Amino acid sequence: MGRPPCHDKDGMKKGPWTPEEDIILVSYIQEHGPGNWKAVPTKTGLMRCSKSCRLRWTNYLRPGIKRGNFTEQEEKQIINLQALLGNRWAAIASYLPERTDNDVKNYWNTHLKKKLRMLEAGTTSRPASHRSVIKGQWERCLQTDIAMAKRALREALSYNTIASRPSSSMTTTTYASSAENISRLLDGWKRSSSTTSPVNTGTITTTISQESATTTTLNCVMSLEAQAAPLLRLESWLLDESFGHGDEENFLEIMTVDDDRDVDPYKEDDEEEQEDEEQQEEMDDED
DNA sequence: AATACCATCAACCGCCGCGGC
DNA sequence: AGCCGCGGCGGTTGATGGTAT
Repeated sequence: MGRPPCHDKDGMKKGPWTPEEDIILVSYIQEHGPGNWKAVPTKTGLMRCSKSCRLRWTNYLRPGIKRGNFTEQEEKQIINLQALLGNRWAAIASYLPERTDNDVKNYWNTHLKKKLRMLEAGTTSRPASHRSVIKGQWERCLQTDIAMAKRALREALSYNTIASRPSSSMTTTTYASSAENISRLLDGWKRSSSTTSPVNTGTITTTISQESATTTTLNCVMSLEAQAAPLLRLESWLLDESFGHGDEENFLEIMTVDDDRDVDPYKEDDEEEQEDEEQQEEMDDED
């Protein structure tokens, strides 16, 4: 037997969240910021486990979440990214800032999987090159790292921009009656505080440490980008609407064109393969 | 109108990685 | 080095609403 589930603890409630619970959670996060989820149930009195609180916040209450139908552009992005990254929903969702990983995963499972299956049934499926799949793994990991570093940088930079603005007044006395409106209510709070800073303190210490983090992140991004020019081309290609699902050859072309640096660990294999092919051709000619 | 079936999505569960001790 | 707890992730479940019969 493994560790018992967190909801097995005495009195822990499970199931759908009520608007009242949402308000309690949002109020707490307004005051303390997201994070330290372990403390949330005890500090708020919510009969929910820390995991449940975090999930509710990240998937539903967090400001900036877009709900409702996915656009065609988003759909294509998900399909392309899923083809490249596999079921790494968090990584895929990082390309769709307004969508949560849970949303992307649900949308994939309920809509896209079915859609693709129908499409595949309707067309003669081209067998994917095994080599290109393996080859893609290294690029996937590196690209995900770059995306995450970029996001971190953007967040750090936006924090600095936000911090320099005069803070707007927070509305803490009025709450929406429905859970759906709560995240909208938080917009004002979001603008006046940081996503990375626990509270809207605005202290010099906080600002300095944020700037330091920004510099570190920037260095990290520059270093990664220097190694991964092909992946940046990949990013623009991914976002290109003209791209069709399963274009492994296009992917490989983009990864190799105009790139003199040997950053591809699989390059040697390719060269060996090419040599083998040339030798084979020579032998054929001799025959 | 009643029932069965299907689709959707919020929430749960278990596992894993990481950091602190 | 090993253990423990926390946070994050992906797979899965189950409640609910919609549609077909």
